[in-house]
Amino acid sequence: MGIQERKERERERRRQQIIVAAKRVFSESGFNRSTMEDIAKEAELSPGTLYLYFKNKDELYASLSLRILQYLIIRLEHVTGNDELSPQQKVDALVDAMFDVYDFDPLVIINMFHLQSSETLKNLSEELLSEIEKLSRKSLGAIGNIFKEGIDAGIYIDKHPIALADIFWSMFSGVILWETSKKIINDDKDYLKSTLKAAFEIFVRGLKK
Amino acid sequence: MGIQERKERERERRRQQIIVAAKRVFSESGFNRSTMEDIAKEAELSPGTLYLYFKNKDELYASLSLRILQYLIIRLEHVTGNDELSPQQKVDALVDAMFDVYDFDPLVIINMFHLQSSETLKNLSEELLSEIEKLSRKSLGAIGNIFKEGIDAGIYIDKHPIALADIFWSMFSGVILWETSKKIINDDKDYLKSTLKAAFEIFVRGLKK
Amino acid sequence: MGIQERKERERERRRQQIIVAAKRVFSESGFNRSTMEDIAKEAELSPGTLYLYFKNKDELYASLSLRILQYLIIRLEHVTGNDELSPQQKVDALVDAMFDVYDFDPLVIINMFHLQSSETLKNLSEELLSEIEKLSRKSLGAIGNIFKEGIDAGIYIDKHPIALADIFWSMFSGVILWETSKKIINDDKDYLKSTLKAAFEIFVRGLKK
Amino acid sequence: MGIQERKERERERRRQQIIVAAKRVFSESGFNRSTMEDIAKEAELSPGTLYLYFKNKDELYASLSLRILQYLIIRLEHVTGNDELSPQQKVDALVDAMFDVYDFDPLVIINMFHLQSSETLKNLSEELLSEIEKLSRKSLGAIGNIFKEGIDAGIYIDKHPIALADIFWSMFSGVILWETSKKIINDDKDYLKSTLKAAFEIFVRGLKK
DNA sequence: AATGAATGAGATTTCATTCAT
DNA sequence: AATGAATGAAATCTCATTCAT
Repeated sequence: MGIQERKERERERRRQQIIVAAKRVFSESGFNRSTMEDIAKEAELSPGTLYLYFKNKDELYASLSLRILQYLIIRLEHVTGNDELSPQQKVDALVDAMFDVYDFDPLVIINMFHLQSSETLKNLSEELLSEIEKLSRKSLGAIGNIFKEGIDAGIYIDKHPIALADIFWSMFSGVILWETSKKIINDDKDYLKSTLKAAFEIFVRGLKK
Repeated sequence: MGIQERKERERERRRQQIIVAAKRVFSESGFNRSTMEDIAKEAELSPGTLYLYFKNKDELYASLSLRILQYLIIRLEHVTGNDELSPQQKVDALVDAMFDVYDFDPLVIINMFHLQSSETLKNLSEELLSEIEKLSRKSLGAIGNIFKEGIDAGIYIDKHPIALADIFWSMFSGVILWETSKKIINDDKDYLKSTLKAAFEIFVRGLKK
Repeated sequence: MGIQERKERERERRRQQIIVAAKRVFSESGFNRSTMEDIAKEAELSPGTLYLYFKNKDELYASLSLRILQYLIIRLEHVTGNDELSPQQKVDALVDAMFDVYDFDPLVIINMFHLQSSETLKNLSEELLSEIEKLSRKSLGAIGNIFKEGIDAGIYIDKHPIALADIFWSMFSGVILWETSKKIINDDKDYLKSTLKAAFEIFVRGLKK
Repeated sequence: MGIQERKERERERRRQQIIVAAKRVFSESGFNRSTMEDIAKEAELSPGTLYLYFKNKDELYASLSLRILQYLIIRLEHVTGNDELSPQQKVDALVDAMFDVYDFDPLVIINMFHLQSSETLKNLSEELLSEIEKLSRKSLGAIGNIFKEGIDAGIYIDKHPIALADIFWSMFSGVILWETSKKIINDDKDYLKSTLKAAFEIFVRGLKK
């Protein structure tokens, strides 16, 4: 391993350290009430250092979403790549994958929405932006493909797979957001999961011919 | 019309003037990037005047949601109160109502989520807060009742009506949020509506036994 | 009584009504935290009306002091004008007068100091300012005269009477301020009065040859 | 000197720099009319920097008093600790100490009163507050002890030493406030000092049996 | 590379004062 | 004369970002 590479690896480790701290702090306080200083403290670094790894606060925030997307894609590829599964089984596996994503970072969705706010986007580097778009498209594509198999097999209604993927993702994120927003009254993770389960069930029933 | 009443009416007109301006500004820039001064300017008033009608920025923001909820409930009551409709027709009417709500204020959902953030809640008056909760519960109840009729009629699967209402609302808000968040790429209101339509269709199909 | 005079009297009644309200509000909250609106509300008038009777907030505040000074002078003249009292008895009567002043408005002193702040003075009309100065000089003169009688009678040490009056007044105000400032710990009016009594006692003892 | 220590020292220097600037500005304009921006400008710092060293405006203000109290106590301990002085000499030394305190910061007294206002107290940290209380009690105790020696020696009238200390302090602060408040007319520091001297003289005479 | 002190623009909110009615 | 809605200047405080060390 060359010196160059070791340095690069070291740099990546730092970035992750910051991202992990940021995730904790953002989860705790939301975007606006989280300060760069809080995050620096959580990462046991100085505020200035954060800016050596992320152009600004928005870009740091966006990186969280990127991380989720990467995780999501890995999980999805695991499903799409498994040729032994029937179309139906793939959809089931997809639902399981979504649960995993939720467990990986329950705030994923809120992150993703914040990310999309037009003001935020302005602050992102072209590079990060296109990376996010690429992964976003890729994951929706993967989800779409899963549905497509069912459509092609004649067991699902004939809708545009990407539109179905959009709806599927919307439902997933809608349930999480809505149930989370009610958390003041009911901070019950299991209730959220059971709602999520019921929602997926209805969705899948609705897909069937 | 007494002098008292005329004043009250005048005051209400002012409140609406501010709410309309706030809606425009918040829609444009989101909560955090909208300043009270922006809103004042939009309403052609001075910043100080806003505070004669709303205790603070959070309360002004929350009032937007209240307005939507009031509209939503009126539309829902119109549906539930119509005895001539079959359970199926009521669900169709419910879907229509949701479209109207969306047309009334496409940002309704984002408002409702911001509203729930615990930091925001702290700044609201007890009165406004309980009003919102009341209306919120009432509208979910009304939606639930519509589903209940279908369940009782034996045409829908047997799930708890309020849970169904939660999912229905989640899907509605999820689609709007997701499609809106993509608006940078595709600011096509019709596409959103068609997605919404497809989502409702799948949901309703999924409900059926 | 002519119409002119009746009007004048009516006007004066209003002024007093406002002053009384202002006294209550200022006492409650201090100068800075008292708003003109609070005072208007207390006086059951509108904010605008206050400005028909007082040029500005500072001038309203200053009028409180003027009222105290007027009361003080009446009480002092009562003492100096009583030829039946011995010099010693006059000093005793002076002390009694100060207690009365304190009872009339315990915040007198704080008022008087606020009054003197140079920034406040700038906002006062020439007229009000000279009136206050006149009364202030007059009352210190009266106090000085009481001491002078004792000095002339050979029972008090030979200091400039006005200087003694200054010290006497300083002590009076100092005790009130200091004990009031400790009120958070000990809000005991009787304790304040007993301290005031002890202070006067020492002062008078110190005067004696 | 370690790096830690050097930093600590640097930080303390900054604090003092701010305190000195604040003292100047507050002296000039009083608490309310002094803005944090004025103070920052005087200290040749930015407003934000002030908040790195003081939690808020009230706490900055209170720190001025703390500084005076510290100085006062040092001076008082110098007196009480000097066993070679007779009770009378100690009282004389006490008077000298008060002059020094006055020279150290003529606005000491105004500070101390503002400090006690209940609204101000709310904004102070528990820590600062208890420090001030401690020092305040300590200094009044020390003054009381000086008087106690005279009482025990049988040369002073038999009053509670702390009550005497209260009166002594009240007189001291009363004279300063009163004379300062007249400064618009007569900004003569020597006159103030001579009044202070005369006041102390009378007080001490009044103490004697 | 890392630090962290310092910056300073900017946001919310208050309130003395005005003025059309 | 009285009103009170509206004004808008001003003040405190926060925090993303920079830069000298």
